[in-house]
Amino acid sequence: MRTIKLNQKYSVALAPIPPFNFDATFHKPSHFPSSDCHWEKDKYLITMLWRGKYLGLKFGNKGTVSRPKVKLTICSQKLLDKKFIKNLIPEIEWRFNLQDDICEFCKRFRNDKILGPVLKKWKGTRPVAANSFYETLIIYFVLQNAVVRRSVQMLKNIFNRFGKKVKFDNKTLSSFWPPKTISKISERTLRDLKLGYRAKFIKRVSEQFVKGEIDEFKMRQMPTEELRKECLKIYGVGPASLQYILFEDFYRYDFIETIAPWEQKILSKLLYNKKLVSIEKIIKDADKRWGKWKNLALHYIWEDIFWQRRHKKIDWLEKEIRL
DNA sequence: CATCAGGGCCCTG
DNA sequence: CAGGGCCCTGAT
Repeated sequence: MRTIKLNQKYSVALAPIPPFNFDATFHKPSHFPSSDCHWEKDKYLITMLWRGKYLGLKFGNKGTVSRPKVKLTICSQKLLDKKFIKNLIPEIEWRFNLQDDICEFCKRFRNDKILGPVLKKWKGTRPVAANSFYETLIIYFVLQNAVVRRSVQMLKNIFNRFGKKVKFDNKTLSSFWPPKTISKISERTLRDLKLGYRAKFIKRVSEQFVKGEIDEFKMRQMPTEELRKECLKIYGVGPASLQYILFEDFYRYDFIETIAPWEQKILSKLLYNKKLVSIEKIIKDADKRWGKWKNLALHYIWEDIFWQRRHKKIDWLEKEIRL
């Protein structure tokens, strides 16, 4: 496969609403690694397919948590016109949740017994919908009923078959494909990529996007309950995927209807130092403590333990992560 | 070696 | 609303 070289560059300074934690916003240590992005301290790269153009985004940290500044470099094959860029920037700001104001959250729980210490480290962190809704759905599908290695394998297989390789900032990364590519592929072919029963989901969803039946821009504006119903209509999306979608793609910080089994075990340990606390209790307690911020609060606690895992071995945690 | 649940979801009855 | 089937893999 030919690598697309993205040699044209356009740079712009972005100003996230403080507080803003660069590294913990762009990089989520709990996520499995994906070849479409790359993170190192103060720097983040990701590929993007926008209006038919293959792009490489490079973000550099040029500020602090309280005075954030981000340098964005958009890399492309050909020179981009003004209109294209003018359209693209707000989309990037949405995807990386730069204009969200979480000041109240960070202030209100400064002295919270559980959140306080975590906020000290990670204040200014937000969830990010780094990929388009279509792309995120693909990721959630490969997460279903699979251990990490298998999810990674499935994603790699589809990237290799349908994605392109793009090179920018001296790195070669994978890029997603337009939905049209897969809508025309037979389910058999997809199954050969070891996608299993998910092949049907991926095909159906690709077709829906091609027909314009799913409009993520409209969905962003919907009240949560309407959005919830809209998501559940999507073939292959049930309660588990919905949970991720509403938080990570649409930033609904108070939405918790379910907790995945392995997450339940980890949260039981972290919040109660117990083996298994019922999902209902975890949700109820989180609601009482953090109210409309409850899911964001859990996100902080969750990612914090995975940051810790990077430099020290946590035996009980290793057992719960199904590699 | 076989059997089975699982970081779900769909479909049927 | 309950339960079977599905791609696979690791646990028993």
